[in-house]
Amino acid sequence: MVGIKDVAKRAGVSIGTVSNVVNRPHVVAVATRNRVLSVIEELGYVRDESARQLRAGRSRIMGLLVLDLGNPFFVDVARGAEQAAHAEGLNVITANSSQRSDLEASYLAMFAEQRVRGVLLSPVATSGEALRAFRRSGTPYVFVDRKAPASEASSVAVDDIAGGGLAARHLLETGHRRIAFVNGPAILAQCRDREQGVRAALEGSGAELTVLEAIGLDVSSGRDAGARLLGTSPRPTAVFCANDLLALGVLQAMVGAGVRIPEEMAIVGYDDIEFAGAAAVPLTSVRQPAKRLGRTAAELLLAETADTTVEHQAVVFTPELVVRESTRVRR
Amino acid sequence: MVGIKDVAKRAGVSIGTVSNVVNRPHVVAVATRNRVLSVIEELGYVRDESARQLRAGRSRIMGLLVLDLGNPFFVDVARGAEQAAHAEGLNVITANSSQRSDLEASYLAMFAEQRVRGVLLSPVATSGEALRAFRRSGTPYVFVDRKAPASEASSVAVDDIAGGGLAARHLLETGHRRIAFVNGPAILAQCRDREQGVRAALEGSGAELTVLEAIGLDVSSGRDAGARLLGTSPRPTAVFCANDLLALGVLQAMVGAGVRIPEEMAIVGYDDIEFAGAAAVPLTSVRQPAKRLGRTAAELLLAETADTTVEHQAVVFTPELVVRESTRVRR
DNA sequence: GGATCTGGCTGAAACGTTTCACCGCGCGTG
DNA sequence: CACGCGCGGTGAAACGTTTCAGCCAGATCC
Repeated sequence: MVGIKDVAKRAGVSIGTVSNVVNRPHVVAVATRNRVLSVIEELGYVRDESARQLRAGRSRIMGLLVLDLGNPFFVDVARGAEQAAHAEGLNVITANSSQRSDLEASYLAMFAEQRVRGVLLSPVATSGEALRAFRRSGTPYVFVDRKAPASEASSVAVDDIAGGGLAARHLLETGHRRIAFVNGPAILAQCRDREQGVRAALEGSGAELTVLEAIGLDVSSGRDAGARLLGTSPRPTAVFCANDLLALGVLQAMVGAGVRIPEEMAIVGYDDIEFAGAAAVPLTSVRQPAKRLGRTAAELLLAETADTTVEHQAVVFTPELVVRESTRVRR
Repeated sequence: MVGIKDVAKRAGVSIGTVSNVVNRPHVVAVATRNRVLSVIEELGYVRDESARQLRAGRSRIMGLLVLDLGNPFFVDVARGAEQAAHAEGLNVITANSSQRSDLEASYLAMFAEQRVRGVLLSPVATSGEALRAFRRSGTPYVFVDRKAPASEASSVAVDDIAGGGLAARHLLETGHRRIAFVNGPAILAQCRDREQGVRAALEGSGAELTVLEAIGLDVSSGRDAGARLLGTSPRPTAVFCANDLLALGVLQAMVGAGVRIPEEMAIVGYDDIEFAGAAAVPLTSVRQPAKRLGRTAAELLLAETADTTVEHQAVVFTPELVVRESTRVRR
């Protein structure tokens, strides 16, 4: 593999000069510069980032660890983060924990060992061995889609309690009194908060709440939950799901069983992913500003790594209800 | 930042011994080992991968560059690749070119500078400056979802010509004679091949083909194309889309305009993403073995990096038609 | 014409690992 | 008892950069 030394030798200059050509072209005479550049081209020299980084002590990479890349919500978060990072000349590398603590630990360790500039993190749980070890490594990080005390780190989140309330109140207002909530794994704070919001909104309304916990937060878990829901009696007249993937799964189960939506069963999802509007019955959903979440988190991280005296912030966005056919009252 | 030296000093051993504790624990006496391990824990030492890599000359990371992470097809490809990589103790970092050549170039340069073990690549175009520069860097790579001559590199792809033919023949068989094809950007080989497959299948059938090129390969481009389709006269009775995202967009446009699917307009998509079956009208689609694609590509890459004498291979999978409501003939 | 400045370049140190030749020591063996 | 051997450990070189003090030659100034 060709290194800076080979270039220097062939161009008849010192390695310091080659380094200057690459990093501070203006300090080297134009003739020399061109000669070196043509040798670089000729030899196909690519500088070794690990050596560069070893010397510099910092990398030009930002890590992003998300819960589930199969959820378009996180893809939008990633897009936002990339946008902000590119504006500062950093690259983003995305890792997908698939909600598995072992993968999460493995990727966090990788980020720490790579000495990335910082990490955007949507963790499975805020406690736990992996995260504690990561904290000790001193790598800067910002939570995404997860609240955190400002004493620990910055965070960018959406108010999930409010979001749960939004959905529940909408169902109350459209006349439902037997409501199901299909939640994801309780280990996720997002899920707990959404449930809390639902409970608070239903408190004293006289409505009856059934909570089902799905195995995962994906379409197939939603199908399972939908099947279970079909078996309950008396059957609820409306179901709110902790995210749109679950809701799409529930919807599929209902349509498959010939249940009419929304007449026999109203459905509300969460995230308002692009597919929600294209569903069998377009889904009412709680919209989160995903791209903005990613962008803001990346900006916060960049600000903190540029100036360590910056104080941690907890940014909370407000979700918004998007009403579509799946809960529309028909006459 | 705490380094191996600090650990060595505190534990009263040489740095060589600390390195052995970390990398070859069995060669150091158990008492010493435990002492060193507890110091590592106490100081929160994390080894610096860039130094390690500089010394070793190779990294433990595999790069994956996909055309569009917003397409669940590529998320599945990523899952397959990660599975194979993890089995060999490698981590995968995913980058998303969003079909933009500039981002593609930037990420390829990043991978080369990082000296990753190898790259899985679904390029915007197989010619072009970025790719040429990348080739010169000598980083091993394998094409994913793209055929390539074995003389250049290994590749894992699905037969897109066959896939296009599958869809077109299905439409012919269900009685359609005015067929539209909504294609993506012609710069993508996948798009060109699918169109070619369609044309070949329709050749001599007497069916009339209208081709529309969408701006992108996403849902909103599909909505645009759908709107254009509604304006054509005589209106086709069936439309085949170059991928499911486009098809979902077209479907939305049709449903919005009150066009009945499949009676007034049959729709076929491509990829068979999970959302296809959950759509307003479940979509007929051409299924590709996405996860297998990723896994196979990663395995090929690993084999080549382990033993450079291995010859390049071009693996081609065969797509499969999944028929659903959107083309089902109703009586 | 000597002092000072400046542009362009060089050479070497430093970054944090891994690896490898080597060393001292206690033990079994002939 | 001398010898060889294996165990546990050390010290230094090497990886490919960046950076910085310093050097040289020519221009500028008084």
